[in-house]
Amino acid sequence: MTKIIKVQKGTKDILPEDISLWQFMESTALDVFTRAGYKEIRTPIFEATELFQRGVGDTTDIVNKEMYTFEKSERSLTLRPENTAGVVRSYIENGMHRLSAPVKLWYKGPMFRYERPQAGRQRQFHQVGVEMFGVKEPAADAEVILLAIDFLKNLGLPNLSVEINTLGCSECRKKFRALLIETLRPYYDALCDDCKERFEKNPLRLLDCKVESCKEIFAKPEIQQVIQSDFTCPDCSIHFENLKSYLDALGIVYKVNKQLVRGLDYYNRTVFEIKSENLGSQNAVCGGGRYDTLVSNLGGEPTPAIGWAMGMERLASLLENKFDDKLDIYVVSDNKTETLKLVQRFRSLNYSVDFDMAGKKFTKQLEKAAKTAYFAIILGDDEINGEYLTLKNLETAKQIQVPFANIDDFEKHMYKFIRTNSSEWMQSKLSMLASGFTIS
RNA sequence: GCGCCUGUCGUCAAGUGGUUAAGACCUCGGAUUGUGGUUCCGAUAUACAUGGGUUCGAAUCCCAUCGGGCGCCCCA
Repeated sequence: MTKIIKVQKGTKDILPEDISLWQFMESTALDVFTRAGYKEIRTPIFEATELFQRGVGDTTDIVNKEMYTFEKSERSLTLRPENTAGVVRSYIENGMHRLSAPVKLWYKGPMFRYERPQAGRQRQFHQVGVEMFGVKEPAADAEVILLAIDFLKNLGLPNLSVEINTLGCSECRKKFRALLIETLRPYYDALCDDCKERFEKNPLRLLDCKVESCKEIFAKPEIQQVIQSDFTCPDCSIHFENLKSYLDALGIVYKVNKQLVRGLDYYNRTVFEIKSENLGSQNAVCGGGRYDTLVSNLGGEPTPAIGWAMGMERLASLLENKFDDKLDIYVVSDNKTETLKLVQRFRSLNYSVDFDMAGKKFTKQLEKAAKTAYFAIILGDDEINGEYLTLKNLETAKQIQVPFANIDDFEKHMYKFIRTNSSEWMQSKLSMLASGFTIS
């Protein structure tokens, strides 16, 4: 037996039966982001490995153990694990700092991370995201968060919980880090192995630990005091306070989560996450934040920036596939020549039309029509001889005869009529139209 | 990388040591040579993941391998 090749672990086909949902997400993204003045950018799926090492940060798990890296012609290349680094690279390379600020970009596409797949996590997954360059003021933070919520609303997900936090600037963080290390040092031996490592490399990430024993330590009053303390400098505080007041004014409900630390090294000041309770343990739909130093770290002019990304598979699992893919019309006929001519004509008028090519019997054709279309056009010998076609509403079983001579007129009326999904509306339109024709 | 669960037709799914391994859906055909989605009949499929072992006998018990799922870590 010939071996069947299967999809690779952590990858999935997006099948025709689900594609409407994906097209809906994509068209909604285009619509919402365009309205907010964002332009789409498409960057390559692989980049120089160094881009991610410097961009995402080489202390991160993403770079340390999750990248698909390969060598080709003595270059080290990596399948993008996220797209901010790529967009920033393109921003710098194409001199976009000379464009009038802000530069607002959005993207969608596949990302790759080598991880154990589980609910809400694949090795190839899709993100849609936005990046805004050139505005350091908190109004940008508010706009970007508003945009995320606006997008989710347009998808039909209005009530997800928003969490925000501020990481402060590098100065603030230095202070905080020192204080945290100092306070935590007595408990060092009790920390889990991961935390011991974080303790040295990236103490901020300690707060993310989910090991119970570590959580208990972090719950201690003196440590909570440090975590909850306001370590931000006046500028960062004002920035965060302004953001909160904007969000309040927008009526956006959020929670300040002091323990929210994004796992990518480039974030500063504002970070945020949008979560759902219906996703299993991978509950973040959206994550993002401000990254004011990334552009200069990658060799560009110092440019403040902020953005977020959403996982499209996670969005899809929250969305119900309520889209039906029915055709407008299925032509039932034994006369292929006339059928083809009719199909051509109706398709050119923007109807979706299909027909039988295999020479199946009338009843089978009609059965197929009933399964796949709203309307059947019946074109038999009687019709052809009498120079009319029979239009059958497959929901109501009503049919009307339309003389060929009237087809132009019919098409004009039928366009809206057929495009709607409301069967009541269809019926009323049908009877209206039928007044000019014979009902059989 | 570590834990737990799980592999029977395209899909869902009975079967827990002896069965011709059910059934349903899907697909196709017929009843119905011009009226469907209801009904009835029929057809199609190399279905027990693979390799060992235990046993007179294994889809069923054991081991390994490989898939799938979930959780930890991390993230979208």
